[in-house]
Amino acid sequence: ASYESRRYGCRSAQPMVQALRLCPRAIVVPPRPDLYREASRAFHAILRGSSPLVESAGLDEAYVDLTGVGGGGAGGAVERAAIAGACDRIRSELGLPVSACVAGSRTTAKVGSDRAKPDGLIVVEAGGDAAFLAPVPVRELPMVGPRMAQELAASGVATIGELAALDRRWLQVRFGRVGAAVHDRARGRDPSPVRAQPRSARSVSREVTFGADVLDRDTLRRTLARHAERVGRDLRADGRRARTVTLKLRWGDFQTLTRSRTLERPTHATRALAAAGEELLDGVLAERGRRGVRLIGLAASNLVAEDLQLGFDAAAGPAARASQRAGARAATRGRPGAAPAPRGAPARGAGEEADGGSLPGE
DNA sequence: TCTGGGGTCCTAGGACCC
DNA sequence: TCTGGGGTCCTAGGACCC
Repeated sequence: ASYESRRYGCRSAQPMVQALRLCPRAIVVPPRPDLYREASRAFHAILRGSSPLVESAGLDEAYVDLTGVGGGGAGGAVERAAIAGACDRIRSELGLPVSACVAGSRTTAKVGSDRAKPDGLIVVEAGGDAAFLAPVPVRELPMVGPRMAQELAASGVATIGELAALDRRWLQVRFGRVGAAVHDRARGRDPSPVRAQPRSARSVSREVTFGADVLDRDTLRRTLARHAERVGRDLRADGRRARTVTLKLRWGDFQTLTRSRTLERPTHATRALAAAGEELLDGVLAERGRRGVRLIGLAASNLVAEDLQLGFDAAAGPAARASQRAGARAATRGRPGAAPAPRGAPARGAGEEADGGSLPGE
């Protein structure tokens, strides 16, 4: 939604009917994903001109690590010049508005660039992150969504500064790990590094919302089969196989549920994905009866790389995996006479879990 | 905000194993 | 046989992000 249309209440993710009701004179432009991808490539390329350390955060957003670029000069003048130059190129070469923020942490940079919209540049002086964030409403801090903002408001916390002043343990008890993470970020501390190398996907999925609630089982099956085909194609193109298949359903009343199954052996075959999905669907329909379905989705997760999964053919199934684990443990202990670990043993986790289950980038 | 589609990560309980 | 602790995996759901 353009900034002009937003004045009438149009937003992203809004059904077209509703947008046109709010703004009848709006100009409707058909989406052109190829064009966006091309512009995105050019956008990232320009940023890489200011620093090699560029992390993409989607088609139209990126973090640039400028550490070392400025040489610690006063007021961030060199950093400002580097980013201002990149922004000018984006405007002149791509014809796109762009907003940016130079700051000491990526969280502050994110908050600042949102505040610089639609076409501005904000520079936060070195060491000034916490002071810059303090007056900003908590909802503008990444990781604070509608739910957390509401709970914080109930405790009288409206700004990021007030969040920063809270007791860390209280936040942790109330919100778990996210509580501690937002506390750090509210104070201008953000341990997550800028990663130039994108991590490989953890899951691949397709879903569709029907125009009208669907009761017909065949329609659901066919839709699921189409999802399976696309998910399978993506997996094969990526050289990966999935161990877990998840079905997602949303009923007419918007209530949403998921059902998942972990397969004996990982697959990227359309048929296997579809079969697992159908089985899950049959299970839900048997248990819940006939209800209108508004959305149906299929996801593949627990992904293993193609070249690492060969061993699974010889050693599939829970029992075999357990003995694999035992074998691997024995091998690690170096017990004399212990069976060598099967070839497939390192498959799970090798490369997949390299940076653990921590918060993004921590 | 009557609500798309594609993702990520966390949590919590239960099963199972040592 | 009973009890307990710790670890991992699986499943379901939820918050959040672009």
